Amino acid sequence: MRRQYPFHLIEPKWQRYWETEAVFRAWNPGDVIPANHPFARRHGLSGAVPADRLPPKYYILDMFPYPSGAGLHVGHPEGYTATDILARYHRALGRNVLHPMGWDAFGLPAEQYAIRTGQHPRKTTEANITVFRRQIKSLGFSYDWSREIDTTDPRYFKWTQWIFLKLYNSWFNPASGNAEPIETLPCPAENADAFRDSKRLAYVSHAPVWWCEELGTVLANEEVIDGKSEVGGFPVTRRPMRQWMLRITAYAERLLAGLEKIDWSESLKEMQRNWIGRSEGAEVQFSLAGGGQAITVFTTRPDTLFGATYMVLAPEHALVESITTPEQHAAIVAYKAEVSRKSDLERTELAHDKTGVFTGAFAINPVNNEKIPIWIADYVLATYGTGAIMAVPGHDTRDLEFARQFDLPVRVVVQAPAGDESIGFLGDGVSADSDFLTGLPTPEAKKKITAWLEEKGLGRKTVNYKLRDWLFSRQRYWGEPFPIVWQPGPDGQFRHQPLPESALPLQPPPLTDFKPTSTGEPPLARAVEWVELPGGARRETNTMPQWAGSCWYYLRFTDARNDHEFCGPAAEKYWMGTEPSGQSTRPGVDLYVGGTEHAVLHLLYSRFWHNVLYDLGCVSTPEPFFKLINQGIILGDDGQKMSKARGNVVNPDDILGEYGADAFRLYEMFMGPLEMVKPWSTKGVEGVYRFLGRVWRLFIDEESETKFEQSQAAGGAENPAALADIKVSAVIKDVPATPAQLKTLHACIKKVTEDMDGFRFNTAISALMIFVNDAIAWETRPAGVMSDFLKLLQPFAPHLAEELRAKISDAPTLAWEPWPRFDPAVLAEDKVEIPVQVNGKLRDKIVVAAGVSPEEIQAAALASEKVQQFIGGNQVKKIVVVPKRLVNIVV
RNA sequence: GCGCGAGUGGUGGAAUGGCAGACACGCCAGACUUAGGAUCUGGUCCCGAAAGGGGUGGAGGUUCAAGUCCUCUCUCGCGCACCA
Repeated sequence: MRRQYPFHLIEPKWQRYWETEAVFRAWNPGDVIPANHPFARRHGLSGAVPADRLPPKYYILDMFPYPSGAGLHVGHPEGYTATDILARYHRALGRNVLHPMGWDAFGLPAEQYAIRTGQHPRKTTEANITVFRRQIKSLGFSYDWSREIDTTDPRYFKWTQWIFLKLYNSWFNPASGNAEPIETLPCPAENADAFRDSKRLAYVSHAPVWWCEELGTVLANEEVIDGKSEVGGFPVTRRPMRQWMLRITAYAERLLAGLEKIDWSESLKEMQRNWIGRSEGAEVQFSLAGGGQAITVFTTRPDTLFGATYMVLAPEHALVESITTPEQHAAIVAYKAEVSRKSDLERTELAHDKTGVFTGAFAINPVNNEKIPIWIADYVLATYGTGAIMAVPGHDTRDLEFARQFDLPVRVVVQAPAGDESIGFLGDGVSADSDFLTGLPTPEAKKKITAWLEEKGLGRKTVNYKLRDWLFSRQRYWGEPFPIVWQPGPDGQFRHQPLPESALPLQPPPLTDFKPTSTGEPPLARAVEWVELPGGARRETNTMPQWAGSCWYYLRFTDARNDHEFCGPAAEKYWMGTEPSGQSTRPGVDLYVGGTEHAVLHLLYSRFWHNVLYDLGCVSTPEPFFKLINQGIILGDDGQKMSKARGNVVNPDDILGEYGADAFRLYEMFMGPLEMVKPWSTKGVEGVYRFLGRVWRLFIDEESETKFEQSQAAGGAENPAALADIKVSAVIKDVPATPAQLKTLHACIKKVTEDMDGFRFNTAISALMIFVNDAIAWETRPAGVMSDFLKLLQPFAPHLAEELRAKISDAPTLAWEPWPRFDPAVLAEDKVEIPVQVNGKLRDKIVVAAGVSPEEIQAAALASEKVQQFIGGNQVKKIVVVPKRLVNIVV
């Protein structure tokens, strides 16, 4: 296809200019700002400027990518374009904009590639970053590249390790509800060390964890989906291992409460709430019929206690062994073996048929002293609540299924509202057959029974969470090593000890074989010289998970080159705190854009770390991300998810080569609302590309362009300098605009500005198109109007806007020029057209002077012949006049 | 099963409760052209020659007025899912 305009010369030209002039550099308080920087000229500031004299900040952040070997995907630039448009818009509004980019580069694919090829992950990672950087730069985003970060850079992960030490050296004080330095923890005289270790926010656990054989590592709960690894979809099994955990459960309440203060979509907040999974209920103790240790259950429906007809323990429950009777012993052992053989996947897939075995033991229901049988069944999870339940088959679907399977008694103890079937009724009703609860509505019954249990010492009100502590270690090479050594004690036991801050960064050892060892130890164990320290101490050989680096990268961006601190307090306060000028009420990152895939992983982990850092006085706000938008994914042109197998993957490089970056950016925004899932259409790219061609022709003298093209074709090699030979069209003149032209311009300013504030980029672009469709018919195009149009176009199609602006003006760059202001007076119409309806149906349109009274509008409407025709002989019952809007005549 | 979100032309999508279909794709016709996969002009929800009528997944309701608000229902997408 014939090129609409020489984007292939224009785009690299401006990208080079922006880069060499550091046009998009964001200035920290105290930075020395050169007087010739466009920021300095715009704001009349230069030299070292303190925070209170800098303009209001705007921190707009993308979720930084994992630089995979596949290169950039069309999904990446969707969010990046949206943030870039807003970054440019806010610069034009006069804000100091922080808009950074970096690489979340620790990760499994690089390591697996290394295992297959022997290529060091550092090398593949660097190669991938190079590709990503080139691709992202070719889109003309206004990032401040001086703040580029890479999570695998020792200058970066030094501080990831430093934050780990902060966690390690802290405990959560339930009294204050805050993390505090471990020194403040009151310890018993004996076993003080062990006590402290049991309270740290980073601690060692020996519990069963998800192990993925195929990946050769353990995974966090959040990384396991339907019994398979989130990465690769490999089966996982449960196995007890020594692992590092982070005490995120201590923050469950704070993480829930914090959601109320931030501007995220309701669905995203809901996902986090579901993951945290708070439920209020009661713990109830059931004593054993034959004596022995009582069994505690958790229930959200203590009001149904009279309906408990049996009890179920998880097969893994600690008491199973001791309560099982000799007769049942063999069956129990067999069942436990069967359950442990099943992967989690099988357990969920076979969820329909309930299985279980009677232990032979009985418990006493504390409210009525009934003997109820104790079973074990895998529908009760060891990891939730107390791992034991009281079964109320009358009012719980699962218990009912189980009771029917094994012919256990079912008792109705909640009367459903009239009409509903009572057996299996799950909602709130009125207690029945429940002694002192009978007749009480469910909420009251809950209160009464809980109080009764507390009084008798048989139970208490509790809150349970689905959220588990965060499994924080991985058996990988390509991750941050833990700044921990294991020291042998006098008893021969090894004890963990933190490295001093001065020992950071702790670099991973050089290796050539990245597989786990034959004994199942992590790959780092292969580096014997690195692991074994003088005096018999050994380094921790696990590494941190990929999430570690992304938990705090937004903080590093505020002060990315600081060698002394993870980020300087002044920078952190300026960019993340409430502004000193008081002009922003948005704590943290003003706007964060990224995909939903991180809804419960990165976004929950980050909030957790940030809360801890806040408690420890390292950051000035408790929540990191004030506003968050999830961009919708882009499907293939067949409406299916893009995948290599379907062959519907669109490569951004191809689109860029054929239509240019501006067209690509514009198309991604024109497709539809940012949050929506939408299919790709290369035809659609052609549409916006044609639009950019029309913009070009709005400004350019055709004859000079034809000559330019001929010389380019003749000259063989294409010469960017020749762009100067393209002349401005003669119809662009330095003349005052007509009222109609001003109206077109201001309608465009109004719409684009409003849409920017509402993140409606698709309709903003259509407003730009409307301007162009109109302006193309103008015989004279006033330079001032055309220049303002370019300022509106600049955030969307910056290269073309800069090039055209440079042709009609001497100003060096558009990037820092003030956003055009909309003047309502210009748009004021002296006449308005008003639709007239009869009985809600459009019948005519009348034109009246603006500002006339409703009575006059009504008279004009009734004067219409067409309207009279539809009224006919009927009596007019009512006339609704909405000034400037519409008239409705009811007959 | 539970929780979110969405259903509007052939397509992507527009519409503070106030003219449904902006803008664009596609298609049709025309102009300019040696040519057109360039550009420009006009047309394009459905039925109807027109007048007019119908129309935002479906059924009700509120209102002078409903794509928009309420109730029920269907379909699709996403998330969670034996969480007691």
